[in-house]
Amino acid sequence: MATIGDVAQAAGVSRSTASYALSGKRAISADVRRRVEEAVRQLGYTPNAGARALATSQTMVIGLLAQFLEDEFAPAMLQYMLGVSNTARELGYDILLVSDADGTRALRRITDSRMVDGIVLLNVAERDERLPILRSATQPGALVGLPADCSGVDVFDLDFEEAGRLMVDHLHRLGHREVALVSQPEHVIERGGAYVWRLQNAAVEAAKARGITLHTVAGSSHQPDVGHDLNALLDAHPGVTGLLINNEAAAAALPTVLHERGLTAPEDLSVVGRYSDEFARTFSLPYSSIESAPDRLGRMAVRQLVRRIEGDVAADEPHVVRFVTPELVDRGSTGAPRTA
Amino acid sequence: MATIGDVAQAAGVSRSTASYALSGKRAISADVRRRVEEAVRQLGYTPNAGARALATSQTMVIGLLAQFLEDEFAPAMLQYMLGVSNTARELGYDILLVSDADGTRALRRITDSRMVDGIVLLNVAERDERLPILRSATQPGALVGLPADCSGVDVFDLDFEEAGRLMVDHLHRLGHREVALVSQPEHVIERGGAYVWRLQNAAVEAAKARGITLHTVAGSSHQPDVGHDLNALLDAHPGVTGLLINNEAAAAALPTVLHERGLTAPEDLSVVGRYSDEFARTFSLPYSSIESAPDRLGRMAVRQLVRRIEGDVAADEPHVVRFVTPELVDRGSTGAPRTA
DNA sequence: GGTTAGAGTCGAACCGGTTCGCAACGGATG
DNA sequence: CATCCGTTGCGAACCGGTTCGACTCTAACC
Repeated sequence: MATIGDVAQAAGVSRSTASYALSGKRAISADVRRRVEEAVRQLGYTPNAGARALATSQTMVIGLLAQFLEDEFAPAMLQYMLGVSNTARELGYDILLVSDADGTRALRRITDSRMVDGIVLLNVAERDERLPILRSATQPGALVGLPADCSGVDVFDLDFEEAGRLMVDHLHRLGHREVALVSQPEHVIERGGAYVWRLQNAAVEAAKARGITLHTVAGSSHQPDVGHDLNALLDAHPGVTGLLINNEAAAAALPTVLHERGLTAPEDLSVVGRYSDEFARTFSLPYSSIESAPDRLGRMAVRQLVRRIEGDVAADEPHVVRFVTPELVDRGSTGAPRTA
Repeated sequence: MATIGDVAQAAGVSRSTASYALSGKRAISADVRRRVEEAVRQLGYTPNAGARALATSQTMVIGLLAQFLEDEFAPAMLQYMLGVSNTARELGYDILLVSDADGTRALRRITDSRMVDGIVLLNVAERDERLPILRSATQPGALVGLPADCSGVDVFDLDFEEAGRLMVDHLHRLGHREVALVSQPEHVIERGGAYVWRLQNAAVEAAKARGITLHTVAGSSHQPDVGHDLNALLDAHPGVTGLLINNEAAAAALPTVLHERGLTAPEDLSVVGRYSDEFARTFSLPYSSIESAPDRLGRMAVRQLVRRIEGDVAADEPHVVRFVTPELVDRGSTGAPRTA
């Protein structure tokens, strides 16, 4: 492979001149610049990433830590990853993908060895073990998901409280008085998936304020268990006229369950989910849903991260905690309750 | 951050001695080794990846090129990615994820700049534009998917011909005489997704040899279109007693379609798919299927790639083209045809 | 007792970029 | 004509590792 020395020689200038001609950081005569560029083309020169990283202490790589946990619905994760990856590329960065089960060790490895200029953490838990390590790293970090302690990092998440209220209010306004919320399995909550109870608590509050009955159940994250959970729920509470689904697997399983029970939405049952539009299209889910906007969150996280990396933001500028306002995408699965 | 110079100074030795003490590439007295290791611990030293890459011309990073194409079922891709990522990590490599729409430019960028020691290409097309670039790169490459020209790279894929025969034979043996095969959309084939017609052609041949009727149709890769495709198929060929599904989206849509038509498998219709067990569990698909083994293919590709990177294989050792023998996972969705 | 082998350490060079300080040059200015 | 300044290019140092050759010292061998 050609080095910048080869380019310099071919252009008849020194290495430093060649470097300046390419970076434009000092004035270079038009003639020399042309000769250097010609040499680059001739030799097919591409800078060596390692050497450049060593000299500039910038790798132009962002670390992406994605956890694929046992009881989580993997396809949902993919969309966050793509949002991050595509945005990073637009801004000139590559992605180092870390899917290690042991996220803490992996995080320490890639930050200490300076393989990356910054870190994006996905699927952040209430008390995430990776967070202390990220704070002690010299690279900035951006999170998708809300931890208990947001200090030292930029945080982006859906406003799950508002989502919970929105779901309840929507059905209340249509006249529903007894509804049920299907959440994630206990495991997810115990592990620290705070978003589950953030939505749930807000929904419970809103239901109380509106004076309507809200049953909450944990749904499995896997088929076919989650189908059984849904059936059990409908058996136990025959008075329920509305369903709130904060669980991708449950949403994916619902069409079959309803069909088997001979129910249709919104005639027999109103349904509101919480998942992305992309998800809805992939699985052809006909339910109105709160848009979870994974690509948008990934994009916001990377944008802010790159601002910090490139010093566009003062080092002492406070870190942001930004919530995306949930929006209800109407797919016609809600209506007035069936009059008993 | 501490450098190896700091470590050497703290241990009272030269930089080279510190380096040898850590790498073990030369004999070092037990005393010195202990002092160096102590200094490493004390200072929290981690080698700088860029510097090491520059010195050794090894980055310990593998480039993973995944294409997310418009009319493809994204969740299926995720499993290949995880197979590759996890295996790479086990072997000490990190993954540079490239999801660029423009795979050719991205590939050139990461190989020329020596960011990676090797490349894994997913979703390889019959005439893949990325291949010439990969061949001209100095790093070795491994493919998941079979191109027309396999020279210069190691290739791993499911034996789709055998899969096609297996599906047909299985139903033939049970007594079926009129079956239908649902493939991918035209786009996928035109773009070069060779595996679609590899399976299809073999199925057609096998059907002819067995003297049974085989209808082939292209199914959409998105909901709800693919549901319509399935319904149209069943309407057009009421005599069909068996269904072969080489299309993830179609498989995911089938339970609903069958339910709506009041059909059950295997009583009314025998069904054989082609997807991974993980996929079946995620979507609770109750159909017997040819295991597509994405994690296994990813694993094989990385294993061989690392062997080449590390020179465990002679440079002139011929490249391999290895097919995974398809296996039918029996989920009880096939049986003797309904006697008309 | 001299030679030799091997163990253990160091200094210096190298990987391929970037960047700082300096100097040569030419034109404008007083 | 001397001075000053901006433009343009060069040489050298540096980033943080690895590795080669040479040197010293000790133990073993003939």
